[in-house]
Amino acid sequence: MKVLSRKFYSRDTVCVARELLGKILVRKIGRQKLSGIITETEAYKGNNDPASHAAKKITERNKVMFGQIGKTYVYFTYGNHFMLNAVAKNEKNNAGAVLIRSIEPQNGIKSMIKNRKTSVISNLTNGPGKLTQAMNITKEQNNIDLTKNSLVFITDGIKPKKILKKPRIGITKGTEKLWNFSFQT
DNA sequence: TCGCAGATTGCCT
DNA sequence: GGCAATCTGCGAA
Repeated sequence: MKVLSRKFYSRDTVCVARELLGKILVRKIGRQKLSGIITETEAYKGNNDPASHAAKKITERNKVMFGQIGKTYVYFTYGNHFMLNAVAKNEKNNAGAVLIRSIEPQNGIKSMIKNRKTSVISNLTNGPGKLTQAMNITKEQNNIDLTKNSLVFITDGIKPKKILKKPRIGITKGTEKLWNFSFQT
C-alpha cells in the first residue's frame, strides 16, 4: 500500500478532503498496527472561512495549520476530546486542514474495542472524538509527518462510489458551505 | 426514538 | 469568563 505523498496534500483543501475518502488511515503503536478506511471528512481553510481555527491570526494552537503541508493537526476540545486533521492547502491559502470525522475499522479492531470500552463495532470510530480514542491519538501526535511511514500516516485505499456533500457539523459559523464529505461502503 | 444537558480542559477576548 | 470542528447517558413520550 502506497503512502500518500506531500503532493497529494498540496492542493485545494476542499479537493483534498473529497479525495481522502476511501483512503486508509494507519496508526502504529509499537509493533501493532491499527487502521481504517476514511468515510467522512471536513475541509477547514484559513482565509475566508469563519468556522476554521485559522480564520483569524496565527496562535500557539493553530500554527500547525499554517505550517508544513502533510502534517497532522491534533487539538483538544470540549474538555475531553481530541480531533485529528491533515494539513492540506494550495499556494493560494495561508492555512488549511482536513478533519477526519469517521473511519471504518480494518486492522486492530480488538485494540480499538479495548480503547473505546465498547464492543459495538459500528460505534467504534464513527465520530472524530471516537476515532482518536480508538486509535489512541492524542496531543502527542500533533505535528507529525503523514507522508512518512511513522506513527500516523495515510495510504492509498479504495474508490468511493457515491460521495455525499453536506454542511459541516458542530460549528456555528460558515454553515452555508457544503464542505462535509462522506460515502457508504 | 428523540432531545437535552453534563462532563471538563484549554484557548481566546 | 465564555465557549468550543463532541460524546454519552438519561428522561420523556
